[in-house]
Amino acid sequence: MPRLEKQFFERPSIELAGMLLGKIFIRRLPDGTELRGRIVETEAYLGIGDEACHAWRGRTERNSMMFAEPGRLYVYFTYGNHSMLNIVSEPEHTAGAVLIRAMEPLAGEPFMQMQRNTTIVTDLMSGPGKLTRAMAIDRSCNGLSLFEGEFCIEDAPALQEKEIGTSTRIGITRSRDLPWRRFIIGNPHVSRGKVSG
DNA sequence: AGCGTGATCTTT
DNA sequence: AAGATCACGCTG
Repeated sequence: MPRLEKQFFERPSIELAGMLLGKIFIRRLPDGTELRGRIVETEAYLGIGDEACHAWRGRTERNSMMFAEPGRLYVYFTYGNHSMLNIVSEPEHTAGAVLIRAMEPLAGEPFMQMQRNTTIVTDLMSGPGKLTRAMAIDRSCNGLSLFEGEFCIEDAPALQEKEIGTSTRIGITRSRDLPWRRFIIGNPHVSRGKVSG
């Protein structure tokens, strides 16, 4: 399947969060190793009206990438340990992104196992901090494009509505009632968190 | 259920 | 300059 291009990402975060499920996130390492993961869990963040979003009060140095053109990576560091991977959505100058919360490993598992120090496949990328560690993604990747270079997202057949679950987002305190999490129902690589509500 | 860990943002 | 917060993961 072909790589997803800019127009795919230039849409509302909430819509993109659902449409990214099932797509294949790919990183090609300098030595040629290909890391592939099927996206199974996402969350939408929006600059306007979403107090959980970094950009809800406007632009800062950290969140500036959320205002950039769609299809770039927004990667930030938090809790002293973890990098978070987001895909920039919405038109340029409109803040928005989709957090990638979990993936199902499809290629490059040996590298991921070393990064994560485990061989349990459902533990390699079943959380937002886990998957960045598995793919060696950190702040140096902030701003990279999905249309050139080492990262891209490959298309995959659209999921059926009934395969997609919805819930409130995990680990936030503000705007916690917005149902902006999406996941593939029953997929064992979805992070441990709530399954509904 | 508790805590490590450090950048970022807000308040003083 | 100091304090609060944090889109988490691991241990127990």
